[in-house]
Amino acid sequence: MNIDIRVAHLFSALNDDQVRQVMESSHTGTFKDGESLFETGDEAARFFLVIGGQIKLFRVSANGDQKIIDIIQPGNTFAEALMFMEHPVYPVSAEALGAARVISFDNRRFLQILSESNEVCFRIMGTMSQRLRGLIKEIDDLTLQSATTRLCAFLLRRMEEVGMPDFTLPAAKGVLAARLSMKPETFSRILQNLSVKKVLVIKNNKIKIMDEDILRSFAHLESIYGLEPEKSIEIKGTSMTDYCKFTLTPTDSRE
Amino acid sequence: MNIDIRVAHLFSALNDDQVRQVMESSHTGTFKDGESLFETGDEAARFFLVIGGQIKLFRVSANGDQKIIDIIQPGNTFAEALMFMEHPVYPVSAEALGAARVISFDNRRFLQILSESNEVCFRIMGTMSQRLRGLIKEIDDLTLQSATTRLCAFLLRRMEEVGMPDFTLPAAKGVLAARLSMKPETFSRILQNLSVKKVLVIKNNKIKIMDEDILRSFAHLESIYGLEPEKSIEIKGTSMTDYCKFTLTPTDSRE
DNA sequence: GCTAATCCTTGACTTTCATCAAACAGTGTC
DNA sequence: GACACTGTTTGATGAAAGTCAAGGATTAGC
Repeated sequence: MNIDIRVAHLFSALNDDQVRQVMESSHTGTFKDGESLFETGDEAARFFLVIGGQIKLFRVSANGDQKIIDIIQPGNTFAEALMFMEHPVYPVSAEALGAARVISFDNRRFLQILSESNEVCFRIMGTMSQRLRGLIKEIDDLTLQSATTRLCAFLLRRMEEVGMPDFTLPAAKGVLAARLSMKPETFSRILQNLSVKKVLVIKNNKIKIMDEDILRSFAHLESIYGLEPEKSIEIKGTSMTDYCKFTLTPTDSRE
Repeated sequence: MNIDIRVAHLFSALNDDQVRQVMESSHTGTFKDGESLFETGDEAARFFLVIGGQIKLFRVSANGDQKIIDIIQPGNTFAEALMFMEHPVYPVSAEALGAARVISFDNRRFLQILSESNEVCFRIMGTMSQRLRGLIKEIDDLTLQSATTRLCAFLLRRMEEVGMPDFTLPAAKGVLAARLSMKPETFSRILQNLSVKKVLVIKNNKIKIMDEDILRSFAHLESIYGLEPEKSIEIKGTSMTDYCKFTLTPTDSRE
């Protein structure tokens, strides 16, 4: 199997010779579901490119809970930012989500190439910049939002990615719950509630969005992206130990 | 006032000539308390170096709450990661915390210098890498931890920074509360509680840590840094509507 | 096809934290 | 020193989400 690593943004500026150099230090590996690539605190001498399956990046708390920081899809690199630290140590753990295939690269070798090619440096900085932005958004989601909000935003994002209101959840519900920083029970209850409200239909892990508008108002996507902060949705809180028990007045709230 | 911008890590690799070039596009500004440098969504054509006071980076939620992402201290740059994006837009808002003095720089000019100097590129990548790590840790703090845990971890970090158990809070309590993603009331109550437990003594915004060990066990710092995850602290939960109402058994929990 | 194992759902209950409201400093101004 | 102003504390209450426990549903293994 000959994969051109230039599919990854990070490598896209490399010439044939450089690709060959990088590949010399590379190592391709296959991982079974749940198998670990590295753990938080391990020395980070290599970085990775996912070429098949998914890799889950996560941290574990004192009480054993795990928070999924990111799920890396094929074609994407991860842990490449570490090579610029003096004592590179992985800040997260990584394991395969289902069977996965990754290529790993030696930091030092790549740094050498970097020192010759300015363009590649710029690519890296671009990638890192995006990742920074992603993390900031993540912090946003985590703090400024409720569990319902987070889940709705997630569903919308997913729908937009797929391009249709009908899609399969990209991972097991428990995994998604951890990704969205909530317990599986909470995840389940919120989905249930959205279902009761006829906002969507669930069947196993297939979702069909029925009322995108309401979903969108639950998600407050505008505010997440810092756009139209003046458009706030009126929510009549009538909660009663039950999640998501509010009636959204679907009038356009700007008069 | 002649400040050598090379105090900032980002500029440290520049030679005299490059410094002069960068300074040509620079602009020094003074900001009053609460004055805004830019807002979320603004076009990001410049980045900044704080030379006096503090700059608060934050995001605002739909309901008007603000979450402080970072507080930038003198000698540090911020928003420099954005210059590598095609449509740079600030992902956060920035305003002065107290009177502050900053120098701003033109992205394009700096990119030009970058394209000539590989060393500077490496510095930038190092800075960004650290920032990424910081944000991951932040996400950690936010999700895997309770408000009490966060505050205790914060106090410990502060104590280690200062090097003594006696210190002044680095900002108003309300600001710190936002930094730690909690309401001022919650912040106050937790401090109160720690005080009742004789873990610390508060006087205005001066703090004196009395029992570092207990504080440390509240903070679970080991797990935050991914070290010694096996050392879990036994906490007998006896909560009753009251925060932090648990009796910590101060026996070394590894037998 | 049956069993085991895993994952998901549901219900009752608890905990944590936010909210609202009011009292209480501390600080600066006139 | 009286005044307002802002920031902090305190109390009462409510809502959101976690916990525990048990029951269903799916999938995998044989």
